[in-house]
Amino acid sequence: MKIVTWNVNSIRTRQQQVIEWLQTNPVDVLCLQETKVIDQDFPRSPFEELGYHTYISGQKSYNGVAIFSLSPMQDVSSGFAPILGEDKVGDFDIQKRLITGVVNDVCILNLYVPNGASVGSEKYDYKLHWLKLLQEYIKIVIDKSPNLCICGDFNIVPEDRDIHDPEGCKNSVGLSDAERQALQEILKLGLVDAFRQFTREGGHYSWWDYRAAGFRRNRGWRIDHHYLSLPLSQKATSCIIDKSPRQLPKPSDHTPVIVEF
DNA sequence: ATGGCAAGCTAAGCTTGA
Repeated sequence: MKIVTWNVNSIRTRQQQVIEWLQTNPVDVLCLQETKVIDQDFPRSPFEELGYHTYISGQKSYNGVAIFSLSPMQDVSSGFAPILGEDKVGDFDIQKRLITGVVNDVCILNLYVPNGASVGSEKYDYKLHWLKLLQEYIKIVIDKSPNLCICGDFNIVPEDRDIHDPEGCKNSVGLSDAERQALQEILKLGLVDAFRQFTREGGHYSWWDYRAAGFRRNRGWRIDHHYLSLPLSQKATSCIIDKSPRQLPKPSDHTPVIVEF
């Protein structure tokens, strides 16, 4: 089974690239982030014609997540509230950043973690609060779902080897101690970075800035991840980053990451 | 040190992204 995470930076702009990628990579599940479209305008039919069931949670202009699955999914829901309750979640489900469902006995959680703007900003505080809610959410679902795959755009560089210039970027959002600590608190619940099961060295990234020829100079960040529960991590056979879509004209700034088990 | 590119919204320039 192959599960892919890909921040497409607008599904309507990237529709043809995603179709062509799926035609050459007929994966079981594709998790998308930054779809940037309300549900009624989401281009579902081209993907349904490829055989995928589509599950979407979008909003106008910003954010938005979707899961495409060859087999129908069960227990699909979006946002924190179905697990944590409205009172605890408050306004944190207004931004569409979480969708989940179960297929082949695997629970898939597709995330678009807030960017955080800059360290110390209001959006940064929002990101840390969002990560706290995520931790509480996962604490509940991991007990019910032995086979859990949490994937998406985390907007966090886990370690210095996951970025081209850790010193030069050390004050950037995505690298702060609080963000990395929040991620580690989540992983302590019993999750493994699938990519690092197979690849130890640095120099592997999933996002490159559009500006300053980031991709050509390989000035990248590894911020798109699959985190697997222990039973699932033991079944994993590979986790690779496919850089080829990033080389196309008018690409997303992120590229797909594929885990197989 | 700063901004650089791209997308959406909406009709020129702002907001967001990481």
